[in-house]
Amino acid sequence: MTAPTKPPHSSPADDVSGADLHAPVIDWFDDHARDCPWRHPEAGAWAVMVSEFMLQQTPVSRVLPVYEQWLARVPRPADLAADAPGEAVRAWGRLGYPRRALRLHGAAVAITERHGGDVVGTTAQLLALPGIGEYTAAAVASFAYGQRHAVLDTNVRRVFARAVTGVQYPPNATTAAERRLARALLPEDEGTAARWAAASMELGALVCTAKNETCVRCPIAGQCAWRLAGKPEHDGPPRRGQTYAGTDRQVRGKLLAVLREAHAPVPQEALDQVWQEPVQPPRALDGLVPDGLVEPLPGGTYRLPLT
DNA sequence: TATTCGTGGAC
DNA sequence: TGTCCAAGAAT
Repeated sequence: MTAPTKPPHSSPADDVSGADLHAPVIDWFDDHARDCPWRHPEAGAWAVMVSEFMLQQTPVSRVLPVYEQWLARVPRPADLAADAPGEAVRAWGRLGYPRRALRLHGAAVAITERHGGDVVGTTAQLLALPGIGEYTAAAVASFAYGQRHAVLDTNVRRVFARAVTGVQYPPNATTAAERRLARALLPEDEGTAARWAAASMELGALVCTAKNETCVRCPIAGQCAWRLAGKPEHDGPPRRGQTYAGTDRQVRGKLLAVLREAHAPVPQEALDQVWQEPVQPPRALDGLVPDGLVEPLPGGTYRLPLT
């Protein structure tokens, strides 16, 4: 008797159905999901898209107030497209990563010019928009249009790493094996798949967190490979953290904070005051211009971009 | 593939 | 108190 030949690229995903995970996770979601406005029935595709841009690398609690003001100000893509990009940066406030505001503005322009103001509904169309990558395209298609996609964000990747693969953390970058696993775990039914995507993400955000996970509240703790293995700690290369204090990145933030508050061009001498050390402000300012976040004017003044 | 890009809350 | 982390994308 010969053992069956393993196909190339075989992985744990090939042996996983996920059928035992769907119902408990979705039932848990029905009882414990946070009440986020972008999940309400009246939230359309534009609202979902706005929320996904804002939620990139940003916690829900900080997104909520900006999200509400944003949709009140620009309830349709065409409303944002009609604004100057600098107005989007100003309305972005202190959410962080302000290039997301420029990209969302660019996406609204493209939607308005190329698609008649209607948010596109296929992942290929979504991927063609600025600021939309693999995750956000799948998320908008799934959450706004109920389509069946593997939605692989940091939460889902961690849940799968633990529950299925049996390790504490997923790899630093998303791997082909993770994509295969996510597709293998996807429920066949379209509506169930969309529900599963949101539910598994929420589980990672609320229970199966990066630190201080609360397995006692987990609906699949009894099937979790990592927990059943005694929750071994992550081994391998350290997951490198981010340094921020004292970097040009921090200076960029301070410069933009001044420009967001100003409603007239600001002289460079004033901008240099945001930082004690003399070299970093001009350098950071020079970096903001090619990024399209700051517009230089004749005479050495600066403002948020009008074009 | 590894870096860069903000901000603030939790511990 | 400093470290870690949060629904990634672009290059």
